Amino acid sequence: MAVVKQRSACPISNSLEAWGDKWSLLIIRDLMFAKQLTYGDFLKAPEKIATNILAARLQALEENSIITKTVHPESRAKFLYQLTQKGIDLYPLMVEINLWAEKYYPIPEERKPLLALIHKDKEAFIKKSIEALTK
Amino acid sequence: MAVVKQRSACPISNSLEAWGDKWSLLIIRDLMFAKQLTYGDFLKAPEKIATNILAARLQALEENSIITKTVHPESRAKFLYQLTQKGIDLYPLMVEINLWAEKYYPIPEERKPLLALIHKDKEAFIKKSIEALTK
DNA sequence: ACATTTACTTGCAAAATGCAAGTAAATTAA
DNA sequence: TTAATTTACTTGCATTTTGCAAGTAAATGT
Repeated sequence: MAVVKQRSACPISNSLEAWGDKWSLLIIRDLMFAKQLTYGDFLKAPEKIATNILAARLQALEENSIITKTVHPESRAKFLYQLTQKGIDLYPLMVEINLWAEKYYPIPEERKPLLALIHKDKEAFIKKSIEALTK
Repeated sequence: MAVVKQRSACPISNSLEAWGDKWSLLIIRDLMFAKQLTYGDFLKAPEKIATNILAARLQALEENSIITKTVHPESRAKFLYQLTQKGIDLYPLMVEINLWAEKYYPIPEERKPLLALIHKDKEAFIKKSIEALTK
């Protein structure tokens, strides 16, 4: 039995151990936008994650039940990464990050329509986005 | 002029550069509970941050305008660390982390009353908590 | 059969974190 | 008034994580 060390019993601390590194939330972000991605898709993100780091983070996220890895239906050479319910449930958190960032950092034009929707009705936006990921 | 490199223009990415390391959110958590803390207070947290790391993170958070450092009114040997408005604005984010963690990890007994308040009326809870930090 | 795509792994350098001990200014105790 | 203590760090070094570049292996395309 592998024993997972935790720094403390604090929910914040435990959460950080699941996704609180330099890359995990960016991987989760990409999956929230795209619903499903291949290894190569993640490498296309503008932050340019290194291939070994990506492999390590994907594995850790899978071990933490935040994403799943399945063979691509159209090719056995590819794998599909998707969010689990646990991963999808990070959506409200991601929305709050966006709202915070909007207040303190410049927002790229192409993200502004999304933020407008959030401001219009946050709960509805989250609900609809989660439904889109679930279906 | 110091140029701050950013990995991308993404709001999530920029946010992570401000507080997306192994310790910053725990420091912010402590300040949300306590409103103001000294260097020594942070060292008492159960996660046992190393002194050099604490100094480095406090400095980075100050540089990112998330916390302030002022001399303690009662002793020039101490400094008070407090959240700025930018730091306080992370409160909704912190609440969402708690709600997510509540769903997937065991929650210590002493945190459960707080979560009950959040469930009762999230917006009211956040508003009141922020007011308490601001006054 | 051979080249290409895809998902990695490997080796090594650089950066961040962790540990233990040390320092310096301010405060308190003798 | 001097010495011990408190407080906030810094320093040196080991360990871990991240980053870069190149390499590998299975599946697919030509």
